[in-house]
This record gives sequence, structure tokens and C-alpha cells, in this order.
Amino acid sequence: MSSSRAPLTDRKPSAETPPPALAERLGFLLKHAYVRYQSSQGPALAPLELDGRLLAVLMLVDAEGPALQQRLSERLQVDRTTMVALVDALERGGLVQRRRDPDDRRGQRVSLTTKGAKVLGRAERAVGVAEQEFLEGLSKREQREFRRLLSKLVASSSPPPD
Amino acid sequence: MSSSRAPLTDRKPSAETPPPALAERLGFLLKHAYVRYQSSQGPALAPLELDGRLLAVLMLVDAEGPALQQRLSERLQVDRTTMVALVDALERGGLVQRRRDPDDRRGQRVSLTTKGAKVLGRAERAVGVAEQEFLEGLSKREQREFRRLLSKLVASSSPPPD
DNA sequence: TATTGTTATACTCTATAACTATA
DNA sequence: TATAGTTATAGAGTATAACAATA
Repeated sequence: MSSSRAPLTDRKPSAETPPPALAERLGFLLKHAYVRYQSSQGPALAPLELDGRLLAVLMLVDAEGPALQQRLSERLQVDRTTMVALVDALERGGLVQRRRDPDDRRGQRVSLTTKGAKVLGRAERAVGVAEQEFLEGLSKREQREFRRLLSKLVASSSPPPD
Repeated sequence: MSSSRAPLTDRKPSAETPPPALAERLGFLLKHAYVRYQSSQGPALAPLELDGRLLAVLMLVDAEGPALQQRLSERLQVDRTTMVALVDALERGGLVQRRRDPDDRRGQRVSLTTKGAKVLGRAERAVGVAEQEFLEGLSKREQREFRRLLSKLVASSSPPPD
């Protein structure tokens, strides 16, 4: 940030630059971007006893009303056995509730509780702040462009084989 | 790609769009971008019996000459116990070799074998193709811009706390 | 028979603690 | 004492297989 007056040789080499060939690989960049994003998001969500995956489920339940676990797992591309554990955790925290679908008693309808809606609101604000922090190295224009390109990429690239 | 003549109601809903709130979250986008990248890169590297992590080590060894495992693990931000397993795998495949540092016999110098250099070349070409495939939803201009912004972001955002 | 949710289980990736051989 | 590498081990996170209830 501030231009240091220390001579170059005094710089902590902690942020040493990776070799160019590696730094240009998309895989390397995407992974590190994601890891760094999480180190912003994690602390923002921790006080709410949430993490990124739980928040995604919460947002999905909010958007899709009382939804079958099956559907939630399809939308999030996780196995249905994984969804059991995620819903377990949210239910334990009192953020969602399960109810048997009266029309097909095999299914569980997952819905937001009052507490869940409240926590979701707080979580979304906290993550918004974390995202700003994560993007602060880019200008406002670049931030918009980055979001646009990333969305386009995810929307366009072939979805992973089921 | 091609403008389908099928009526909207005939579209396979397989690529159903996630709810807007979720699709706008950077965490969601970054994660899915990374997952999809890997589903391009994985099959490209599998015939060479490599994956993204092993390739990163290989590239680093190539760039930094006979390097201590310690240094490799720092550059890649993985624990040194993790690096042991990565170097084990590469050595088993005959792609790198370990030699005791004569000046400090505690350290192991890791260097590329002839076979390793050959496989590295093939792997880099394969990954280049996979990257193109991954980016094909963007125009050439957008591809360059995406790479630029992603690099800038990774270079600028605060590195994860050690 | 097929499907939803569940449990038991196993596998991958990664880290912590303890050991060894050097320094 | 401290450091580089190693091993044993444990913890996430996720998936596969088998089972119960329901269709």
C-alpha cells in the first residue's frame, strides 16, 4: 500500500513471486484465488457458526421454498448422502426444519426457520463485506468485469459429467 | 452455440440456472469455476499419470533446479509432510530424483530426470489445450482480460496467514 | 421395482506430533 | 538446541453400498 522507503534488499521475501510458468496456469490461479477468498469468507461466517457450504444450502432453501433434499443436492452438485450431513448441521443449529412431504412420504421438505432467515440475512451482509475485501486489489470497473467474466465462464463451460 | 429451433419447453433442464443470489456469490462462482477447470484438466493429465498438484511440483522443480523439499513446500504453500508424499509419487514414476545435499546432509535436493523433463513438456501442452477448452465460452479478448484480472487479484489479495 | 433419506464405511487430501539424522 | 525429512496418525470432506420406509 504505502510506498516503503526500505531498500529492496530489506523487503521480507514472504510474498515471493512464483515462477512465471506456474503463475500463468489457470489451475494455479483459480485454486489460489479460491483459497484466498475462503480466508476472507471463513472468519466472516465463523461467528454465525456457518461456512460457505452451509450458507449455500441456506440460500438455496430460501430461494426454493420447502425443498426436497434430493433437489438441494442436485442444485449444489453434491451427493445426497452429503446433503444429509449439511441439513443435519443446519437443523442442529435451528436454522432449518425438516418435514415429511404429505404427498410423498419418502421425501423431506426442508424450510427456513425464523432464526434461519435472520441468520441468513446477517450472513449475506458479512459475506458481502468479505467479497469487497477480496476484490479490493481491483478497480471498481475491473471488479464488475471480473464478476461478469467469471459468471459467463461458469454459465458457459460444460457442466461436469454426472 | 447453434441457435436451437426447439421450443423453450423442450430444452433439457439439465443445466438449470441456480437462483440469482447464489449465482452472484463469488465463492460459488470461484468454486464451480475451479471444479470445471479440473474436469478439463484431469482427463488431460491422467494418461501421463499426473494430476494438477504433481504437475505444479514438477514445474517448480524445473524452474528452481535441484531444490530442497522445504523450499518446494513453501512455494506451493503445503506442509512439508505433504511434500514428502508428492515427491514420493514423482520419484516412484521416475520423473524426479532425490539426492542428499552434500553441503548440508539433512536436506534432499530434488531434480528432474530426463523422463521427467519429457513428461513435463507433454503435460504442459496437454494442459494448454485443456485451458483453451475451459475458456472457450469467452472471446479472445475476454480470455486475455480474465487471465489478467485473475493474476492481478491473486497477486494483490493478502496471502493466507502462515 | 424404483426412489428418498439414512447409516456404515472407505477413500483422498491434508495437517499435527513424534522420530531420525544431521547441524 | 534447532532443522530437513520422514512416519504414524487423525481430521475434514466426500463418495459408494446397503438398508428402511414408501411409492
